Amino acid sequence: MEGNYIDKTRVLDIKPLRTLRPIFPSGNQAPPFVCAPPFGPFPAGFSPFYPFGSSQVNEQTPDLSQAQHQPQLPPQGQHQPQNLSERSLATPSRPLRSSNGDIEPVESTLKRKTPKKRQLSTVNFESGISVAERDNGNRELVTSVLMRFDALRRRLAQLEDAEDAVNGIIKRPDLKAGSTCMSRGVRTNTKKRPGLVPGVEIGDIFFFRFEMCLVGLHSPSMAGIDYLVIKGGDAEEEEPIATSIVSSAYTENDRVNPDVLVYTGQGGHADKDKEASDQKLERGNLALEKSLHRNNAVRVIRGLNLKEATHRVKIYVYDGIYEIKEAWIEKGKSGHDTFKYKLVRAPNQPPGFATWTEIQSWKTGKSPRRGLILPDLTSGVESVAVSLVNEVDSENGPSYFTYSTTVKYSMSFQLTQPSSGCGCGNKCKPGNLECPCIRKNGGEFPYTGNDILVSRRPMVYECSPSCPCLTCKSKVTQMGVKLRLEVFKTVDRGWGLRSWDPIRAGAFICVYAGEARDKSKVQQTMANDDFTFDTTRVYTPFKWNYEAGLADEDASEEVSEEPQLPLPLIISAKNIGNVARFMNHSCSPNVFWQPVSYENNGQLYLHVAFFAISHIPPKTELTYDYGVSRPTGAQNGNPVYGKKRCFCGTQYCRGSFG
DNA sequence: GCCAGGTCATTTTA
DNA sequence: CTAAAATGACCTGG
Repeated sequence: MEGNYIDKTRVLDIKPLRTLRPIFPSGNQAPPFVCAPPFGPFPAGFSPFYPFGSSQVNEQTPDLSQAQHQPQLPPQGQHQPQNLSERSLATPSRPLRSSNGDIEPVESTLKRKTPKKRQLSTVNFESGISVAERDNGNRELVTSVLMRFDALRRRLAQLEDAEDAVNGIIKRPDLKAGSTCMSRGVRTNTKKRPGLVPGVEIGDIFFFRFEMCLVGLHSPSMAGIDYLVIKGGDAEEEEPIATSIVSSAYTENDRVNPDVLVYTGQGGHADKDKEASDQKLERGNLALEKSLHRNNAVRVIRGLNLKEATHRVKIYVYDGIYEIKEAWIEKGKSGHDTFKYKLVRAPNQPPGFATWTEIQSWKTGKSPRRGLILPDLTSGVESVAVSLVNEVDSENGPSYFTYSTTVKYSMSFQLTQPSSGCGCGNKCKPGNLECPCIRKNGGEFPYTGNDILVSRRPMVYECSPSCPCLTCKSKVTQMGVKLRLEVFKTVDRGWGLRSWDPIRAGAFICVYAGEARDKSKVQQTMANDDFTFDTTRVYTPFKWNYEAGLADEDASEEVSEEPQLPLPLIISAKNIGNVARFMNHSCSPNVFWQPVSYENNGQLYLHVAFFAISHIPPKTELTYDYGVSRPTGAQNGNPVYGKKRCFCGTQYCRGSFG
């Protein structure tokens, strides 16, 4: 199973890159499970305060004695230093903070506009990740770090959208969220290593370079080659070896043979004020050269440019371990020397990049989808086809049902309320607090520009079909399924749902379509219907929103993100339904449901919409938590929930559901 | 309207 | 401390 490349890396004597110095005096006991250099966590009584973003703090030794008194929150019209001279007062004994505890901007404050309409500041915070966990991660931790990063990034993007485009405060939410996570210790696998990275799985996808930094897959925020310096076996000399590369070029050859990669070395690029030049055998190039001679394999991340329905997306796919086979120099486009490295994927690894080339060939019709029963089980009702596939046994389809994209309400489910569509023009502006639709969402636009849900909330209010804003970005769940989905036969759980397209965290998947039923009638007739969604069941709460270091004026108390509906909603998809009826249960799901409502003709329409919890690679089964009905009995004094045995097979499986 | 290519503002690490 | 980097968002011109 394990290739011998793993053994090779084990022999290496890897020098730790950094030593963790104790943050607290030895007498001062930190809680056992938490420690976050440079500042957090703080013993009781501390209330560390500094705005996110300033990486300068990293270099400073925290001055604990100074932090003994509670720093005050800066007042609204806080002091903004207008020149650089103030900062020059900063010394190690006086960290880069102004008297109100705010860290002063490092970049030229003269140039930078600081229109802080919203108070962005930090609050007491612990990453909850121990030093040991930060050194070596695991799956749970990696998932958690990525989710926290993206939740923060989405929130920052939302704030950015709400500002005037000219006055934007955060041009790169990915960088801001990334550096915040870095400085807060929301990261793992900080120790560089060749070979596999604990908790990161081959086939995992990423949407930003920073995501790979935070989980220790690839440290540099921009550079394509990551490497570390090791001591030679017997000699004193040190030399670099490569640990991972990000390959962003996609060539025709990749499609033909996805296991072979010809990688171009770094450097020599023409720049604004630099001419193209020969690449030199230094840094990453040298590391790859040394790795070749040592027979050291490297991790490979494939960067892909995808054309989605509306816009381009760049995605990174972790494709596992590659061996470096040869290196040579050739003349590049500008006629300068370029290093080339030929890498071949190590055998016996789960598919990563190959899945993408395979799907690409299905989409373009270059090769047929194996096990295909129906090219589109919706018969054109959805704007994107949904394949029906069975690669497992001979069953040729699920039992008959009528495909519908929406919920059919009986009259009793229409709430009569005063209609209040918005008066916005072509589309609602995210920062427009006059818009009643935005106001219903607490003044926040629920989605980012590319239709990603920013945060879970008890209810999401979308603009209604009767709002005049035709191109409004808040009608995400009304626009139907955008992903290329397939219904497939699972090994032990009947039919399931998965996607050919990558799905990013917060992306809309589908609504739960079917017939809305009256709660009182349902209880008698349908005891255990496989195709019923019931909002009154008990759902395990979970935290998806994450705003560490981000405090709004009024965000002092935490708002629940759990669903809350004005009335129970029960939808049966037994006879009428959409793709959602095929989504299976998991105790560790990758999809969650979110109540969504909008008004039309004076009536309130309630919907159950599904969104991705985390990034989901193609061909990964989509699952959500079915929740449990109220306890059905007790066994050995323990309540028994549900009757169905759960086959989700995840670490935290509760054993049953339903 | 699409894209290729340029520009700009940022970050981490060696 | 400074330089380097196959970034990512945005803008322009064909």
